[in-house]
Amino acid sequence: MTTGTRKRARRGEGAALHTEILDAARQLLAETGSDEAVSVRAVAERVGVSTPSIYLHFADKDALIDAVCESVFADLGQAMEAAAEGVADPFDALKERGLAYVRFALANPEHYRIVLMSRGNAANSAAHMLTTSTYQNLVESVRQCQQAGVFSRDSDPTELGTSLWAAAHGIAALLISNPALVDPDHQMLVVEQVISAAGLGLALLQRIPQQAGDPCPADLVAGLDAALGPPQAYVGPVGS
Amino acid sequence: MTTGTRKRARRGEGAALHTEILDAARQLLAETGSDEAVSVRAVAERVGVSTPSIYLHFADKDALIDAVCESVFADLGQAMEAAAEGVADPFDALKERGLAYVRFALANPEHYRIVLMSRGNAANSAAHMLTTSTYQNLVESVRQCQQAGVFSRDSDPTELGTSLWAAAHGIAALLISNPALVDPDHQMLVVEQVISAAGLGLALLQRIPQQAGDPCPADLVAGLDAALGPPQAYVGPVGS
DNA sequence: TGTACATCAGTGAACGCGCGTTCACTGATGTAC
DNA sequence: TGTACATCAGTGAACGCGCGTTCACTGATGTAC
Repeated sequence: MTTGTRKRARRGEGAALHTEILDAARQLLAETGSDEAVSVRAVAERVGVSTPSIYLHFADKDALIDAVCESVFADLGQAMEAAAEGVADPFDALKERGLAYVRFALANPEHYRIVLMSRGNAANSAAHMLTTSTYQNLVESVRQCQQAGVFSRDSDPTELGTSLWAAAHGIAALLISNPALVDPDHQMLVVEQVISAAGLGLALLQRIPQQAGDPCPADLVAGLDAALGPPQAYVGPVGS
Repeated sequence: MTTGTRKRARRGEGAALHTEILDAARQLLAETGSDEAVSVRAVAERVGVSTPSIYLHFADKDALIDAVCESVFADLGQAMEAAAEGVADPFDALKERGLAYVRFALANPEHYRIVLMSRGNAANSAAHMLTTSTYQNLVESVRQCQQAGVFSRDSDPTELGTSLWAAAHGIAALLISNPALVDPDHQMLVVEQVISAAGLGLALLQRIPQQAGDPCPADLVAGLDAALGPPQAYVGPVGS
């Protein structure tokens, strides 16, 4: 059932098919959302080429899936950078990155799922991830917040970055697995709440005295009330 | 290759095999961590029974996997309740629930993975999840924090619960996918930081004036500094 | 108490399926002379 | 300019595999008389 509509590549133009295969795999992934469902056969058919042709361009199925993950992860990083571009305040920039992260995840749920919610692809491995510019940019963003006095300069920026990442990943993953968990109208509000709370919470946590035993939580809350007033239901920032 | 070591159940004792199958599936899942890897054949062999016997107790493979998820999710809920038991302060109790959640996830990574990180099992569906006591207990815990003045009484407790859940799920999922992301010695410290920051962050967020436009983040941080002093690197609560 | 029979937990063998991968091949493209 | 040849992108058919599931069966257990 090969379609045969494709023209054969000229000498040295094999790279074109390489890209087409990658794109087709991404497409298929977006439609099905599972690497199990993206079969070598299906990719070949989508491209309009015979199944064994895939092996001319990728060593095996894993290599293909890994390449897809790599490219999705790079796009995620780009979305984050674009969102932070031109934002002067580093704490704001950090938040924008976080929001862009979740926006990307919700806009590309099936891609996000395979890159960050499934097991055993090379892209999703600590050793590799820590070297990506996507992650390095996040850490750099945290570092700028440390310089600006939001977080302590004595903290490990990668550790803070991981904590913030966890918040973004958590709400993204939860909403992807379970879109009905929150009312669609409130969805971005909840996302924003989670992202903001993670950043503010870490900043606050670093300002609570740790030496003299746990300040009891009731006192802590009383302190917040004294300084800032009683809590109000969150209705989101005016600007969004 | 059926082992045949089992004795046949007496009349009306079919339920025993039902339980044995469930346990074997959980065992297998813990070893492999993927519902794809848990095959009906493998489960049958583990129990010491022929493959078709499984169908005497479960309609099909999905029903079996769903039953496993159900039971894991119930255990998770129990772990959370046990951790919160006897903790007087509701904000503390909420935190203990969160810590227990992540501890359970890290102790049972493969079980956690299939219940909360994979797609398409009945247990992991919003409609069902919202009715579980595991989730209801979390919401109740949030509600008690509202009564105690930690969070506004005007907030939606399920929405706050979801936000807190996101933080716990995020760090759990990240560390399960990627254990090397943080130094093992710091692992629980990071977890605690994320959980605490989520709770504190939401409490703080509700105390920031929202009417008169965004308070600019620099002012916000300056306010924290004025009230509480400059940030210090987090070294964790004394008590843990 | 003994025997014929119904019940039902569990079995062995087979089904069709889609998968990743391999292999010997074809035939258009470019090159050497 | 023409021809023989090397190259290499792409193919068709087949491989073995493990899977979920079905089906006609077996034989121990309990029951009716």
